[in-house]
Amino acid sequence: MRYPDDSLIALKENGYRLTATREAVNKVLYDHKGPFTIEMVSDALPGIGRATIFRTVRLFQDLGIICRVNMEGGAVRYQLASTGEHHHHFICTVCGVVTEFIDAHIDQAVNRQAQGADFELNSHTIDLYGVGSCCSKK
Amino acid sequence: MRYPDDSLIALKENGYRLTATREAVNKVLYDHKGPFTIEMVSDALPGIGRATIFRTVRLFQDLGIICRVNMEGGAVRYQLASTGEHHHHFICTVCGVVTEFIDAHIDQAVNRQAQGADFELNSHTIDLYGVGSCCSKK
DNA sequence: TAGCAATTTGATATTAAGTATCAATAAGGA
DNA sequence: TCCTTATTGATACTTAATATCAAATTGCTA
Ligand SMILES: [Zn+2]
Ligand SMILES: [Zn+2]
Ligand SMILES: [Zn+2]
Ligand SMILES: [Zn+2]
Repeated sequence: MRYPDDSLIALKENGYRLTATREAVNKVLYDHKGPFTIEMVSDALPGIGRATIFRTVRLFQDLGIICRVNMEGGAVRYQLASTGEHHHHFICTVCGVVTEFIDAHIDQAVNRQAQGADFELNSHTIDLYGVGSCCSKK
Repeated sequence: MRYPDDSLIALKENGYRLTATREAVNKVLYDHKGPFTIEMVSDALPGIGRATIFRTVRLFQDLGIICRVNMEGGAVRYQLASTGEHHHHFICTVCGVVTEFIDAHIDQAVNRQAQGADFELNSHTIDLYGVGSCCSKK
């Protein structure tokens, strides 16, 4: 998912209707970039009900358009997924920016662990917390 | 952290007071075993205020006695850490049981990723979701 | 072991994330 | 255009968690 239209295409392809509300939310996400909370989207779109924002964000998650990110301490952020691919997160604990990475090597090791433990793996998450180059005081 | 007393020792060692409330919460956790919610602890200890349960659970987390586990979908569970060591989680999405594993190989790869990305890593979490041997219908 | 300062607690209020309900509205295919 | 179905908004509700602050408890020490 790279361009705003990709979201709208994903909606149609999956049998969801293309509504003004969903377009508006999508626009906010692409205009904003970076991590966001439901509050931020809601504030940016005063005409749209909170419940609908939640619904839309969840739908976009299901479509792989955005990821949900658990911050340290339990707060939740969402962010546009740069692609629909499986990936992991660098989470800057200073500014909140989330960067994605892919590591086939780690994924292999994860699968191996699951096999060794007789665990039928369905999904996994890997989150790295620290200070990104965005905020490092070199 | 293996025995109930370990928690009490950890409290003292870190300059926290050993109170009846903390002992009571600790006992509930060790008697119960397995994952728990704040509700469960609160129900088991009607005489203790909710806020104090939260405070105690957070304190025990800080001391490495329990882990917080994010379930798929965002629900939160806590569970006694079998040791104070760094570890990762198998999370059975059927029954909710959380099993720990340690994998130095993965941790190395994680550190390598962080170095390569100029990311000053402070901590990380790895959670595997699926069906454990506890619930596999072989 | 009585006294005291500092920590901890409970009650209460509040914030925040998220879901449930349901009538009214909008989308899109025929 | 019409009609069925999906979507929305308002509202209420649930659950997790934090803030406040006076009252109770702890650990220490004189
Ligand atoms: Zn940053
Ligand atoms: Zn992976
Ligand atoms: Zn299970
Ligand atoms: Zn690790």
